[in-house]
Amino acid sequence: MAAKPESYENIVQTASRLFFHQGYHATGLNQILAESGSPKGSLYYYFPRGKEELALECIRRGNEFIKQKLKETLAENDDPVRAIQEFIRNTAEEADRVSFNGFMPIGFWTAAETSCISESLRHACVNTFTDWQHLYMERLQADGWMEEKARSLAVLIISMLEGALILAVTQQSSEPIYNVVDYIPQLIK
Amino acid sequence: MAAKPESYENIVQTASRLFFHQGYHATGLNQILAESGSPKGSLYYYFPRGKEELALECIRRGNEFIKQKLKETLAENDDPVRAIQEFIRNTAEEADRVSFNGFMPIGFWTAAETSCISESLRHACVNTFTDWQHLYMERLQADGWMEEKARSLAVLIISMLEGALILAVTQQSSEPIYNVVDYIPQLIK
DNA sequence: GTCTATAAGAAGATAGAC
DNA sequence: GTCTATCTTCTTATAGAC
Repeated sequence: MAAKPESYENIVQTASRLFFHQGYHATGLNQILAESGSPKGSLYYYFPRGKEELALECIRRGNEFIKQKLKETLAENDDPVRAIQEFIRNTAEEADRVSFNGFMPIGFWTAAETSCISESLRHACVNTFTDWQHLYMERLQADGWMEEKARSLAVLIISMLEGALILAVTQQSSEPIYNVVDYIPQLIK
Repeated sequence: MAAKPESYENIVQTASRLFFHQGYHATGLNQILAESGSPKGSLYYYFPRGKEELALECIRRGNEFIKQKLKETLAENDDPVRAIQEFIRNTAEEADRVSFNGFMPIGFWTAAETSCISESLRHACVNTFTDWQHLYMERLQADGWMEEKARSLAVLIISMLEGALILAVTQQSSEPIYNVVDYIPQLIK
């Protein structure tokens, strides 16, 4: 795959930041173009089918980014409990670092928002959650957990983190995220 | 307080259903008026400050509705574990009943979506979460849990349920919600 | 490939008749 | 109090110059 031009990168990165922060519908193409400094023609040159195609690429990118982070963190630690705690703690630190105001490489509540609008966006979000689930499952199974138990733990961890992110963004405090960290040992044992 | 006219009720109920299902930004006033069968003049007569004022009333109503349900369910059961499980199970059943497609008296991901747009909407959502938290806390403290432990458990339960709702709506399956039910006993002990 | 100008429609909001 | 017609602005999307 050839390297994409700079304007392509600018558009995708700006769009990702805005979509994942404000939501899909709250983000207009004009805002994306204004903040990325790109003209409208470029967007429709790279994404002929418009906003939805751009959002699909943002979801795909966001998913790859998180998968990479999650994979690394889960591999770095011998103890799966500590590994998972580490990932969630990193998420909280990132949220604080950007003051809940930048690209939060985490929240796919875009998922819920777009799921009743577009089937293709919904499907992309389902794939994202499934990918994360498999990473948690692999790590837990490698530590001796049975497949079905690993699956339900993985789903629970993702639920807790996504829900805590909602609370965190709403309350403008990372406390709910750290609260999840505290309960991981009690769940995975 | 005098009883509100029928058109007022129609508007608020239709708006609630659409806001909580599709999201704030994805729901246009025209859609609300078309589906409620009301003219635009009525909306601005009852809500002179427009969409945001209407959304505030919907959040207030939704909060009252959930608080009532939660209070009842928590009071009905001697065992707090079973009481909380019952409430979450009811939520899953309601989601299935409306096929993730009607008024889901639960998800305040509107919270995250609107928090970066309007301070007054964000504040209303914070109040909502705080109210729920206090109901869980009271029930847990009545059963002998210390205040701080009850608080963190309450925040965790809300996080789990909200996150599970995101997964459920995205995957169009209530399984993530029932998954939360399974882990309540392990957490509250 | 890059950029501008503009179209076509929907958004939220308002004025004013009845 | 109820309803309609209209305004402005912003949305996504396109056409076409360079």
